[in-house]
Amino acid sequence: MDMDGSVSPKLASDESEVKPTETQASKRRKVVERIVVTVKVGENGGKQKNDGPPSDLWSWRKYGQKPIKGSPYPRGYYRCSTSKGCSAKKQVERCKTDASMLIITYTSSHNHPGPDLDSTVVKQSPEQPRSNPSEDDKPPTPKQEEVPEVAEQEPDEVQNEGSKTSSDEEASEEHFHYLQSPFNVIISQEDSFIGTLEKTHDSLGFLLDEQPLSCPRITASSTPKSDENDFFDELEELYPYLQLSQVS
DNA sequence: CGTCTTTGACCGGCGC
DNA sequence: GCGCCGGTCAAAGACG
Repeated sequence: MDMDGSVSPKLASDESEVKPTETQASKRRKVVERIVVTVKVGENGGKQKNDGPPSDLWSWRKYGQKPIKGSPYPRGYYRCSTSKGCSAKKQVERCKTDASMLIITYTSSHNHPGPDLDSTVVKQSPEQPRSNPSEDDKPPTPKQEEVPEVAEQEPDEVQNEGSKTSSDEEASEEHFHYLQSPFNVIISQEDSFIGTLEKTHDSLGFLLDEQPLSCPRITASSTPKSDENDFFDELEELYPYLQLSQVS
């Protein structure tokens, strides 16, 4: 009956029902949060078959690939294969101007704890979705243990050539967060239609050595009329993931 | 044998 | 109303 859990034809409304203030105007159309992570993989020489594992700790199953208009590279659609009921999705696309730049767009969230992280304390229920019908489906918090940083920091200071002046950081609509990683990782939270403001991709070129100094940056961008408090919640979740982003 | 990748087709939404 | 674009599903094949 329902044990199969086959919710394919029924489109089970995601669990993103954290925003009751939704006006019945646009149901759950594009309300889904979209996290765009730009990862700059340090290509070694150019030709390299090692450009694929820049993902998180979860397993992703590719379920489609389509060429995007305006980009010479196709976009891959991945789904979380760690859990069958996980609606987390990921889109991997290559920059049209920088083949070494990967644009990963995360959608939805995972409904299950991390993968297997360690192999000792991982005794949590592999599947224990929301237990709080009142609050957002807050996962059990994937403990972000120390990542075996090999200190392989790539000496490629090849900053973005399109850094622009980036002097107009007033754009409170777009949030760019710099993530410490072997390469440059930029997280930008894009919402659906935010006012009539058109999306202006401003890449902020920051040279992060180490040290989460991005703290002040976050507090400053969330003060405005922002209303997506959950957005941070989600970001926090991404933090641990990005840390795992390693492309050798 | 099970899992994942790959390719094509189908569907929905939006723009014109 | 039609065309375009993006996104997803499904089946077959390849790989482990």
